[in-house]
Amino acid sequence: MSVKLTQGAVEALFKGSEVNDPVLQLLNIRKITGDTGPRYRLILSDGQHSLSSFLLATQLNHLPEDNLLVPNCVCKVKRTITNSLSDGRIVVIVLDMEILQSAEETGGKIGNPTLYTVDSKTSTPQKSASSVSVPASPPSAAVPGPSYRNSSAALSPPRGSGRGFFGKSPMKTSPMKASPMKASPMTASPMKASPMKFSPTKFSPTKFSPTKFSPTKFSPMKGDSTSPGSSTTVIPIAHLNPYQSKWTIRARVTNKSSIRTWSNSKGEGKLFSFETVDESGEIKITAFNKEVDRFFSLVEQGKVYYISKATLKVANKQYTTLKNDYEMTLHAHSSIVPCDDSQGVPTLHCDFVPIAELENRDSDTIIDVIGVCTTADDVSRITTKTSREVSKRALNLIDNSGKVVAVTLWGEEAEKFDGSGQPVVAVKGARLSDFGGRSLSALFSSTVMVNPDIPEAFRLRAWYDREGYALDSQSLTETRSAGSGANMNWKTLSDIKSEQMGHGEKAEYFTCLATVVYFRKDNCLYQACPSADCNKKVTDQQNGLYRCEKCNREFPNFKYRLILNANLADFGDNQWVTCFQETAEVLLGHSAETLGQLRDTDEAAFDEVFQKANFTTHIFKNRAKLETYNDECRVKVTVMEVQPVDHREYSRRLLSNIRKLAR
DNA sequence: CCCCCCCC
Repeated sequence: MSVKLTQGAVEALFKGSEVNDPVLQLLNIRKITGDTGPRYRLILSDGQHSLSSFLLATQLNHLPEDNLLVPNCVCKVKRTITNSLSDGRIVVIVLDMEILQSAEETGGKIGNPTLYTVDSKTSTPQKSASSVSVPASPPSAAVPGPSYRNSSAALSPPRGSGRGFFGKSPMKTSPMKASPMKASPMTASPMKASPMKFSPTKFSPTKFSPTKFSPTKFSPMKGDSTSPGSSTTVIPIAHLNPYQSKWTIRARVTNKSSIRTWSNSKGEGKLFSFETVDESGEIKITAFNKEVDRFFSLVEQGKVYYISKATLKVANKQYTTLKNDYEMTLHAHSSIVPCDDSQGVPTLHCDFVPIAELENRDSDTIIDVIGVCTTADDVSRITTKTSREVSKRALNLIDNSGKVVAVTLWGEEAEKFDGSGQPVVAVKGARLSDFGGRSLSALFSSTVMVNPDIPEAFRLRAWYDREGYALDSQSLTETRSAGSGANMNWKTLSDIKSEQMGHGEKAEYFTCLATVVYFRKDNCLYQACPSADCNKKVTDQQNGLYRCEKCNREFPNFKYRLILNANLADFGDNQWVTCFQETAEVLLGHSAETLGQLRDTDEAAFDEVFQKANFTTHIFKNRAKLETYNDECRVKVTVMEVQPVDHREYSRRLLSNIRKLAR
């Protein structure tokens, strides 16, 4: 097998021109011992010319050290930077390469390359095709860019929409009138600014098109330039490397941290960091101490800046999810200048994973998610294992995959989150966890957006308001608290018969949405033993004393207790149920004591209590158990809990029940 | 020069 070398590539690289993934042969490699560790100098050949001015970037040192990069092997050189040293010599640094064919496979030198030579005085490399000359110190923020404020007012849709039924008493009107409300119009701004992280995965730096990275027209200088005549180069973030110092990037701030302080054995100080993105990639930038004072208020989430004269260092992948081998540290001479023209600087790219798909993803992977926030916990404070206090808030997100997932927000993000009106929430860079099955957690590097101005959000909003709200959704996150999907065991009343519920050994618990259509008000109250733990019926001795057989005692008083039989109906069937004290009090809206007094003193008022409670709709949590009574077996249904139903829950159940009936 | 990503 033979490979074809890219003829002419050596000259082109030497001149700093763009060459798309040239294939070159390594003729020789030499280790140089420098003060910052070993470096490798390469002689590469394109079959026509060879050149000894190639220097391997240190992050590729493993290639020769693992004996992969050895003379005669053939490589694809994927990324280079051509530098001229102060003495005029040219160095081509190889930033990324791939070995296509081993030395053995190649079997020797390909072609008859001659050493490429050029008079060094005339061989200044051209600017690379994607580079454009711009002034070194662009003007300061004379014209502010678009404002991206974290305005909390902008986050929430108008009050009063969407949640009208929450926390209110049970519905009294005909449920059919309860139409789903249109919640949260997409008027709100994102929590962080709308322009957001750009994932450079789809971008190959080598295919970077110069036209896309258009020359930047600067607005007139405002005289603050330290060296008006000097020029530097706006380069794509993907081309940044530690071997070149004169550059400017034009990038959007996507994720600005707050100011943090540290104190350890090496000292103490403060810092903040932010992430930036351009069309080619992304990079993290950190400011320490004095630079915090200089840049913290200047750097705003979502805005575009020219950034130059910062230090590049190899990123510690342990601490970053950004797709860049390097990160940037600002120093005393660094420059950050707002750029009014943000054209072409990407605003947002998220690879949203459908919620249902999260089941198939590995834990601890970082994903982007978007969904309608159906419910949000109140914010709470927790103490971490390291005794730090932190705020947290969990949200439930649903998307049109019909699945729900819990997402936890932390700190300030948790505190300022406003879930009113069931907003669309997007989280870029959330970490998938296996807690409760599958759940998500926001990280420091995550971007949380409320009602982001993106098509996905509009689609979800429309989907949810049209049909999603009524979906019989399932959560990937199992929480053991009551009220969450799994232990509800939703049934219709006809299921009680058709599924022979309660016929088994154990009692069966289920939840239904139903309307009271009849109360058996006669004998719903009885006089019970006044002892705290005894509810036994007492006998009126007709002498002012009441006898409890269980306690074997006579009392001068009694307490009223309720055993209320009610007939519940949904559209498919009806069912007699028994409500003891607490559930009957909830249904009737009065205490047993009040009802007892009322019955004894004002029968009309007593009747009215039942009239008012009749035809009310609730969520009933019940227990079904087969009981034998007078040789007759029948299922006895006892109401364990009565809960109010909001319109949304009502619609959801109704739709779910209708679908079930249709099957 | 940081690097905390937490809790059930």
